[in-house]
Amino acid sequence: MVPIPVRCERESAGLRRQQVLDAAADCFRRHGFHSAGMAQIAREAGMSVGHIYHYFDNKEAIIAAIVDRDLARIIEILEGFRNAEDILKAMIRQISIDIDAHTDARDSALQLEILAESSRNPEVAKLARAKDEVGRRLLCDTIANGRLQRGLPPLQAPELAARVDVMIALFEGLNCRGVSHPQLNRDQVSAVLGKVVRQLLED
Amino acid sequence: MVPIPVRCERESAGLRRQQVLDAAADCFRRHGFHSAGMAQIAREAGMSVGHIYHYFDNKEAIIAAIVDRDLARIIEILEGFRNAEDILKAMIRQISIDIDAHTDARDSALQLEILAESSRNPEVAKLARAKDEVGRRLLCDTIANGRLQRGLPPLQAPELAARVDVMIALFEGLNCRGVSHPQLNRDQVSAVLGKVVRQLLED
Amino acid sequence: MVPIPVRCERESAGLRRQQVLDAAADCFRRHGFHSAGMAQIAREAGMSVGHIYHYFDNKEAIIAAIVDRDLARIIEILEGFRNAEDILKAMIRQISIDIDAHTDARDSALQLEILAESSRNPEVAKLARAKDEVGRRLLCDTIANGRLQRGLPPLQAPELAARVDVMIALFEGLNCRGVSHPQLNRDQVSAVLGKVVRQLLED
Amino acid sequence: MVPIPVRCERESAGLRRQQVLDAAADCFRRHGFHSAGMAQIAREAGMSVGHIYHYFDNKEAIIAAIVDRDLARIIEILEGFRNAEDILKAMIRQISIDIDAHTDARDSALQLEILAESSRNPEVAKLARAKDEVGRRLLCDTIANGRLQRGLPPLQAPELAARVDVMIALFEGLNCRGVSHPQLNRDQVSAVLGKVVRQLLED
DNA sequence: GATGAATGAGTTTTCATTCAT
DNA sequence: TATGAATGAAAACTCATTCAT
Repeated sequence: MVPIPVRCERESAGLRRQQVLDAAADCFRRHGFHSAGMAQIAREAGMSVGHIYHYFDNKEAIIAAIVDRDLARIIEILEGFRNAEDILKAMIRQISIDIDAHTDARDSALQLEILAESSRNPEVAKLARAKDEVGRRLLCDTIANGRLQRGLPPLQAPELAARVDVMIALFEGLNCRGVSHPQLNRDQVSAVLGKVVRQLLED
Repeated sequence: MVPIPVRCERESAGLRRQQVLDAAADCFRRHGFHSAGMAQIAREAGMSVGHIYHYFDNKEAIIAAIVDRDLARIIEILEGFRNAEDILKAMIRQISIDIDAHTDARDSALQLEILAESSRNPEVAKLARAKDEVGRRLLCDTIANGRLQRGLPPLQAPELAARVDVMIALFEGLNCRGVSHPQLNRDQVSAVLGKVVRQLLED
Repeated sequence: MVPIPVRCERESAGLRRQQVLDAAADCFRRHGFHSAGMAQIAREAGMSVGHIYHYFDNKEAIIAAIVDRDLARIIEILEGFRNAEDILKAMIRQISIDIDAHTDARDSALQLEILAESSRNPEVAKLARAKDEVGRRLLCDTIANGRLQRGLPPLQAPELAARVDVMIALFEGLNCRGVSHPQLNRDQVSAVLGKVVRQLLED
Repeated sequence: MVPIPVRCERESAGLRRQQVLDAAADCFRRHGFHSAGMAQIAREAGMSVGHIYHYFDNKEAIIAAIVDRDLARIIEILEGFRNAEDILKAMIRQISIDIDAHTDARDSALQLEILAESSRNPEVAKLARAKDEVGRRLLCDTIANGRLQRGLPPLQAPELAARVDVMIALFEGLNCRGVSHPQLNRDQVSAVLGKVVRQLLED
């Protein structure tokens, strides 16, 4: 009835949800989606097992929310390029940051977990694909704008889309590398990757 | 008098093992490592649950054997290049085949499953990393030979290793693409990928 | 100045209680006592879960209140016969109404639910048996009066009690029939039942 | 491979199933379908929880099997009348046995439990109704034969069916009586019931 | 009077693994 | 070599009830 408490309740609910997501992401990272028990997630989220079900319909819904949250972060990064002086340059500069994130074994594990789950859970797959599509579209736009800004010849839609798929594959592939070859030489790989990405963006 | 039956038994044992591996690979593909039950694997392998334990110590050992078998296939492909007239050309030609294999949702699923599992199961991780190392080393050698054959300047070991990591990332990334973006334009992507790989091999 | 709001509150309290009973009866009917959740009852009663506990000590108390309410309705019907010109005739006439009520699958379900619950929940059993006793006593009295009115010879108490038990069994049995044989021919059964009841009342 | 062991295994499997059914029936009787836990059933059946699932797909399947087994017993009783010298007389004689079975609180509880469950579980309902139909049909035939034997005029099908429904209602109603009025006077009720049934069979 | 967040024991069901035959 | 009955711990999820506000 009073606006402030109501807002507080909403905020508190949002916070509790975030607590669950944080705890779950961490558990999934360390134990995988199937081996992470609700009991453990609850413990780390500082709440009872049953109460998690006030915020999420089921375990699947938790991973779905994590996918959504990831998408939000990606959108944020890509939108950040919009006002850059030289978009392509800004993107290339971002690579060295991304390479660390994508070869960190812990983050990689979560991404692989989601991917593996979505390869057989249709509900998760739907969300993961939707996220992927938004990401691809935004990346296409960003690159097109970057080339326009530089005066580079515009690329045809399918050509641009293919380049974007290859770029994303490159970074998703790094996730896999982080698991199978955790000792890879980050600097050296970063340099090679930089050249490849520059070719994909500027050619 | 005995050698023949013995050989038969050995052969039959090997065959039975393969039956299990085939059945397991298929089950893992479709349901994931954790959701694929031993009962189902046994049924599809045409043998009893308990008997699988004559061939494999436990479920983990099955996935380990699948990893080993994959490695054997990779070695076979890479060794096949050894006698090619133009090694680099042969490798580039192989890409169009690989791209289909790596974007097929079913094969991808199994690879992701193994990767996800190895990101939390140390036993599987050890094997997956060993396989990865053999693959990388062989790929390095093959590329070095190919460049020698073409008279291209030799690459320094770390530079070559980084290029190999990026190449593998590219193909592992395609596995991920196959799950998140199954409708990707294979021809267009193949063309872009071809250019990138050529750059990595020949520059 | 205060009496009116107070009365309003009391009335409102009674109304709220009825809302809960109505909602609960419906939920029990559709899902059974154990599968009907307090959350669902609260939703259908238009109030919060916690608030139900202002009116009822626990879930058991709700079913108890439903039993009480049923008894009230039975008493009302039986008392209605008191001033009839021909009590036995009035009772027989009532049968055709009762037969519909007792073979309606929805009503039957609730009665069976209560019976099943009282066969293992001593608290509910106590109430159900008390209700049963009041009903039986009243039915005995009504029949005795009816026979007196008609000049039929009075029945001995145990004989009358047995007839009443058989009559009630007949109607409770119809509840069961409604579940196991929902397509039963109501008209035909009504006719047969009429004859049996007449025999029980008038012989 | 050898017939005898196979038969033994089958027999043993059947025995184990029966153990589960016996234990479950008893648990359901005492605690109701929903309150009887699989753990308790397993304990009383002398086997592990998980092993019950080798014999029954789920808890529902257990109650279904109990319904089937009840039907078998009913068929046995009714078929027993076939060769009686005076079928109707034999049936009436059976009443005094039935009355005890149908007013025993423990047996009643199980029947009510099944009825309650089938009023909301379609799978159980289907079975219960199928059982009911077989029972009714057999009862109709038995009565028709009995009347033929006695030289009584044959009844029209709908009239006979209605009488059968009323008879069954009478006994199912006794189940309910056993719960709501466990102290009922069995002898007196038996006498009244006898008259009513005689009327239904012989008129 | 009224809310709904919070609890945690309880439920059914699954599954890798063992072992007597 | 081959079977499949048997185990029991662990999983996800539910729900009556409480209590601070």
